[in-house]
Amino acid sequence: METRKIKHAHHDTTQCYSRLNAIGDALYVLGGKWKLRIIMALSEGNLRFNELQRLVKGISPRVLSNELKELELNGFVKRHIHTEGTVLVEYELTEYSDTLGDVLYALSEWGMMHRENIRKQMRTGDVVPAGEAVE
Amino acid sequence: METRKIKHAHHDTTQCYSRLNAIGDALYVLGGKWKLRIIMALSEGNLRFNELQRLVKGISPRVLSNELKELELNGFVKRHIHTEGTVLVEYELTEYSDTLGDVLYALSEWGMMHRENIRKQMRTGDVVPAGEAVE
DNA sequence: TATTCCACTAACCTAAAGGTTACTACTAAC
DNA sequence: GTTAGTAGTAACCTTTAGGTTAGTGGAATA
Repeated sequence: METRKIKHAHHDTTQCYSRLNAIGDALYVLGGKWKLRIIMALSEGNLRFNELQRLVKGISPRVLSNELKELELNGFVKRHIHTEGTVLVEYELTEYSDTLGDVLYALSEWGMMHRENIRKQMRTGDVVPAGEAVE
Repeated sequence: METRKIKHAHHDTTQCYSRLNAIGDALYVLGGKWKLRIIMALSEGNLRFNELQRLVKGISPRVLSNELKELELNGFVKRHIHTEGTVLVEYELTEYSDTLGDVLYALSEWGMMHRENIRKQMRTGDVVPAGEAVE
């Protein structure tokens, strides 16, 4: 069978791969339902376990505990234990988490643009692309 | 019980929420194991179904088919059917997918930085944070 | 005519993420 | 002494993402 070749902009393929792996890494440590929410919550100030659970709505203690451990392993969060009187545990963002600035900015800008786009399409009666509900 | 309040930088909370939702939207349409890989593959030129399957290593036809449908719904990909002789289906990125530029750039830059950081920690004998294997 | 390629789909399965409910051991306040 | 708050853990369940294997119907090739 004849092979129809279509346009083909050339790229440096190995560089493409390393970028792709890098994106994979980033999504691996930031992906999932809760990690960024927790980071956002902590960005307003240090919080204790139960404070976090109240602020990050819908998260269960089990999941919160797991996520905090992973965030700590990945160097985004520090755990401080205060032992005066009652033992209190305080979670704090590290400086390393500040390096996420550009990523969070780009994601949120794109997300807002996308959301606005969907809203426009709904107004003009076009098909609605899938995605989280836009209330 | 006495409540120990810790530092508390103030933010505009509603703006925080909308950013968070936006980030959620972005991760929703881009997250998962395959979507970005498919987009990257198509960024080098249009491809047919089986070409895509060969290029995006490890993906099964079932999953590829599902992902392409979602990508089409979200407006990243167009499906062209050529019916001269054999029916051939060609997948093409839309202009809308170009708007992902900043997101992909930020993610890949951060990911490369993170990977390099982990490599450094391994050399200096520190604890290795979790993440995908760095070969 | 048999084989191969095309673009998929169907049916089934596994593993991981996340949710639910209850519980622990401790302290402090009432 | 009872109640409530602290920071979680244990055991179990559901949902979803994704993987596996096989098959379909049509056209081109050998």
